[in-house]
Amino acid sequence: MNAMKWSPAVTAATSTRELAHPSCAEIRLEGVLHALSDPLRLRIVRELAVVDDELSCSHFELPVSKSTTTHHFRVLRESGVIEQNYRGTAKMSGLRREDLDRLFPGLLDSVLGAATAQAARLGDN
Amino acid sequence: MNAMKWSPAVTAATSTRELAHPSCAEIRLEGVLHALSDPLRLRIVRELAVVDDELSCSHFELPVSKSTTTHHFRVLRESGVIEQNYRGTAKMSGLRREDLDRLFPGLLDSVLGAATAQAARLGDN
DNA sequence: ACCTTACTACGATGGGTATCGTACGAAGCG
DNA sequence: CGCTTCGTACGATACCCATCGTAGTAAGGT
Repeated sequence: MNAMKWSPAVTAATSTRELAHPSCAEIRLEGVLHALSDPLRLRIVRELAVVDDELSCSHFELPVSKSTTTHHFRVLRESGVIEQNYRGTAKMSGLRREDLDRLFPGLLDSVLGAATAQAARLGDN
Repeated sequence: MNAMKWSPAVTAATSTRELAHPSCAEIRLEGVLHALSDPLRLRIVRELAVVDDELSCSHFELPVSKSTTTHHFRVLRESGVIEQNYRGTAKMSGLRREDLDRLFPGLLDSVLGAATAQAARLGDN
């Protein structure tokens, strides 16, 4: 879907920095569950949930390289879990709470609750 | 333990057919989400939920080979989602509802509800 | 203009996993 | 005792995916 080579000509500059998001109709439960099944991504989602606001990618201190971080954010965005947009040099990410709650009522909250419960059970970490 | 060419001798028979299950303390949220993120496995779990009983593996008519079916049931069992035991030649599978509800309250129900909602949204299939 | 910060794209790599076919083992039935 | 049904184990294959490093683009500050 983004394999285009993008013509080196004009390039309106602003249009380049648009990010593709799935519409609500395109969001699949299996994709959401898969996105949330990675420890790093679940951690990102939990942080986004507690601040209940958009955060820049660089706010997260993840034990992986920057390119890997980019990869995880893309998985979250393409599965419909988060929404991303550029603000200056920063790329802000926020949960698609309303969309998810409408599509899958209670799912996000129970996953977040389960993650918190498990973190407590395992001594946070 | 059984890589041998098969010694035709004693072979206690009953001890062979025990299945390993994770204890509650060993069940990980990420593992559960991963197990549920596969369409086939989600379908199995949904069927187990509606009948609210144990079902034999062969009851499911899945569009994959028998060995693949075995694989998916094993993933579900090793992640802690289902419980399995032999009954005669059949292998019965049932949801570990109580364990999951205790570990992750509301999670299973919201996933099942989300799956049902999505099935309705996509025209069942 | 330059430099810094922030993020991306690409290619590579290693491990995971979904799939299959074949061959075999265990229970039950005739 | 055969035969059937049900499921497993194993090896192979092909694809997915998490990870990295390098090189590059975009926006903003000085």
